[in-house]
Amino acid sequence: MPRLEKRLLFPCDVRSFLTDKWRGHCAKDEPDMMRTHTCGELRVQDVDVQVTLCGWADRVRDHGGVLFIDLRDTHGVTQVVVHPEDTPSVFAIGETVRAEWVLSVAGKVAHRPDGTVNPDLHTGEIEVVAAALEPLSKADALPLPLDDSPVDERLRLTHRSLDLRRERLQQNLQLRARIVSSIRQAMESQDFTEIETPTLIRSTPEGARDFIVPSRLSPGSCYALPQSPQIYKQLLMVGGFDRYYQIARCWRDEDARADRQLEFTQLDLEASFCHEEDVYQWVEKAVGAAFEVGGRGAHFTPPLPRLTWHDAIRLYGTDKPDLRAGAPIEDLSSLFLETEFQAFAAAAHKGAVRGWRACGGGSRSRKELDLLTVRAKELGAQGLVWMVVEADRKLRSPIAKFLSEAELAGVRNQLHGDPGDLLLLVADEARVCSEVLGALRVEIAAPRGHAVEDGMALLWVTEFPMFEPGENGPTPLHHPFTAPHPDDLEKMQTAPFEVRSRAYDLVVNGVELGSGSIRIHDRDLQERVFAAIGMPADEIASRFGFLLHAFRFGVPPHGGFACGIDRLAMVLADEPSIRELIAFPKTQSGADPLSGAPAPVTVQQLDDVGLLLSPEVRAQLAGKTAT
RNA sequence: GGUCCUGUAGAACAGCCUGGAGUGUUCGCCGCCCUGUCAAGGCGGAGGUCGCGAGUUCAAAUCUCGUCAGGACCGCCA
Repeated sequence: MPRLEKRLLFPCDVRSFLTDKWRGHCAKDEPDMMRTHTCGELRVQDVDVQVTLCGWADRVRDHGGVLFIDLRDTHGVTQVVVHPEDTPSVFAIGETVRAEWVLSVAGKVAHRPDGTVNPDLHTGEIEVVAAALEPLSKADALPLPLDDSPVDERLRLTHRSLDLRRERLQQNLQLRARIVSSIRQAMESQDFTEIETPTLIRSTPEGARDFIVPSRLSPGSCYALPQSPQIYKQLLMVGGFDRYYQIARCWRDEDARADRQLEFTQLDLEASFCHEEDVYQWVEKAVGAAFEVGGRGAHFTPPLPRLTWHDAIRLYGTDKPDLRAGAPIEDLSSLFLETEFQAFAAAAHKGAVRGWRACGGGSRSRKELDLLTVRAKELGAQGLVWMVVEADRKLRSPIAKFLSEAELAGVRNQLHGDPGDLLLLVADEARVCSEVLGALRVEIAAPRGHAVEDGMALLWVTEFPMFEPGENGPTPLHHPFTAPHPDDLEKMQTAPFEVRSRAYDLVVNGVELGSGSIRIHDRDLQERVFAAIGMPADEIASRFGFLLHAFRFGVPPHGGFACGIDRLAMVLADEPSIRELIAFPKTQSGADPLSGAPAPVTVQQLDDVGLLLSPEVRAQLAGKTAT
């Protein structure tokens, strides 16, 4: 099977890095080969070679006396030229060719005449003089353009196979493939073992809504699709595989966003006998490899900076700060303990006064500044104070007259305000101050995104709180198997919201790339966590019994991480949505316009699994089909 | 569940605020011409349920209400 062997030798993206290896190895003498070359590889040294190319008619330029067809495949574009005087029958066929017909072209590679070289094309120095031309498949007029012009997203998804031909998705999906490949290599090189886990699992309601799959063999019972391989990877640790990883598909039945789909892909990993530092290193190696193939290796300099969750909230007002968006937030409370300005004095004692400097933001008009105040109120602040640093370093502000010279100077100095800067102050509860200023910080920086064009700001956010307030008391912020910080154990019952956990997030440019934690391997500690969240024994048993059962027979200390592949690829491709990195994504409402999913199933299918639609749903469905 | 934006020819838009005949732009499509283009060029032509449904009005793409779809965000996303 010589052809199979070749495919294994040269399995991937010829255009990016295998062109030279491919050239010369490809057996042009094989009589049954459909093509001798791709549309992206012919060069000057191939002149006079007889070739056969296959591809789509990217553009046809008919000059009457000479005809050009740009033949395109995933590897590139090659110009085919047809001369009516030399090959009248070929020209007759060529004149009928329309955009996106699939063609087979045989001919000889030739230098382009002087002055007609196209430097924008890798193959721009040559052309193929057609001696034979066969349409393999014709095409209707296209419902959407294939250039880079904007197209309605619904239309793109409806005709996704055409959309996929566009340069943007060709590049993005090639990039994604290289990212995944590099991650696999990085994980293998660190002795991680790739192991698959099931996708039909028991529903363990926790966090997001589960997708459920009714069972035919157990009518009335359902599987769930995993929100992550969490429990199984911990079982693998108990099972003695001390370094596991997987490129895992996960499902969460929640509303979609630009960076969230119903189904998504994670690099999932777990390891035994490790601390946080080990996990950081492994993940940094994998993500670093992805940055390398994404052409952003220069922006990835491990070890990545760390910020505790507490500091992230205080300095940036969010647990996923964008370090590119300018200065951190400063606490100004101590300046205003004795101030005459009552709004600040009260906040300084009961809450906080905090400020942020928008570098060069002082050129805003009064109207724009007022809009910022409106926005701050939308975000939950009681108000917003703005100050513009004038050329003489004086502060222009509606409340300047209420503050002393010393207080104004203190604000300017602590925020490092220079002439032309805009200073924003919020007086409120400390958390509100930081959240509002943090949101404004990102929004103000966003329009100037070009200033940070190629910037990539990665960091670890560490020491997340163990619990957050929930409807029924403390709720795990991460999941109930996350280990608490050893210094905070005694607060577990007395002050649960002050307990730090050993959970960590990886953040890049304000996007949460992934999260993980060191897990609990001690049964007593696990019981104390369940007690803290008030989960009764029977519920623990029904939800997590099979994990806890396994934990009775020797559990290695372990921890892990999961990193969103779609988001990682989105950031590296500099795209605004993960839909641009997924071949067949779904809409915001979870529909696939291409296939029509989700769709009703037949009564027979429902009957097989023992389900019956409610009268309301049946009426709705009947109404839909009637209209 | 909520807030906001969008929906006009095959595509992308303008027109809407201030109601007056489906008006316009660019691309594509079809035909003819054209020997070196590469976003080819020139001339001509076809193509419309203004998302859908009500309402107001002598008159609705335009105003009002509802509804559907797509998108951004909030809620949600351990």
